[in-house]
Amino acid sequence: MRTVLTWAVVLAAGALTLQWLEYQYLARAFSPEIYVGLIGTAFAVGGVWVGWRLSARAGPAKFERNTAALTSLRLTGQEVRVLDQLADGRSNKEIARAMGLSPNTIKTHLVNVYAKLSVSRRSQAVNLARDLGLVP
Amino acid sequence: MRTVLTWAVVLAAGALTLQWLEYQYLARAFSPEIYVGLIGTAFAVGGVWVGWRLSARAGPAKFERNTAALTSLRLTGQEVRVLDQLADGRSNKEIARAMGLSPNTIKTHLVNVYAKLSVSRRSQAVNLARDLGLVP
DNA sequence: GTCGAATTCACCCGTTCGGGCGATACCGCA
DNA sequence: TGCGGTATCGCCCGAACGGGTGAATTCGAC
Repeated sequence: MRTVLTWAVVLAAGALTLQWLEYQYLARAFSPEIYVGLIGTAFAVGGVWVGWRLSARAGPAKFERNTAALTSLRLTGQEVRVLDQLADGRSNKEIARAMGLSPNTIKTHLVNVYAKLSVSRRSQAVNLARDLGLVP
Repeated sequence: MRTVLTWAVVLAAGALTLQWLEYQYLARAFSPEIYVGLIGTAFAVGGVWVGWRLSARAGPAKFERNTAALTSLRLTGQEVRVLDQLADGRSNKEIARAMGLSPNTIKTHLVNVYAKLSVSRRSQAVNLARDLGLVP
């Protein structure tokens, strides 16, 4: 929040100088109302842009898979794919259909995932996977 | 992103009308440069604020329970408590012990939660509850 | 006092999940 | 060529879960 205010102040200071310098040239070209409107518009847009960039940077942004944890846990490709579906709350049968495999195979992958994550329930696997950044 | 631009346009439109209306009164009180500077500053700050609020949420962003969704879904106290335990990945039996109730009772609460959330699996309930801000 | 909502618990039944075991097949690397 | 890792699938069994029904209690509101 302090960053926002700082930026706003900086922007405002810039605005003052900028306008003092440019006012002479533009004031005659447009009527004062139009000119002031343009300035307001420009700085409103600029402000929105700055605020948007600021919080976009500060926010959680987009998901980046934690490949380090992935490899250190020795999770294989299929196991990660199954884990993704798991995190979406799908049943073994649904995962099997989605991946074109037998439910038995999904079960096998899941058992391996549980072992590698040291958990015993799918919900725990999902929670841990989220905490480790393995899934969105 | 489109939302940001929309807001910027709305803000700019507001700026035009506002300034046209107020210019008469303020223009004589201040020198034009100062006046324009004030306008620029005001709208830059306003813009930053809007942009900030738009993408919301900065910093650590601590959890705040969405009580609005909670009440609109008509989730009762016990149902919410069960939902919390559910989100932690606990089994019905564990939830029952933690709350000093029978597993049958937990099941009943869960069935009601599922119905109110329109889901059929606990994992889906947890995902939806998280998206709605019902649980951390 | 009656009504409704919330809470508690029970039983039955079918599905899903988890654990364990074994089997086949492919691929890369020693 | 054998060995380890990955992937695929099967079967069995017990635990956990989901769906349905029913019922008792409490408690606030009408």
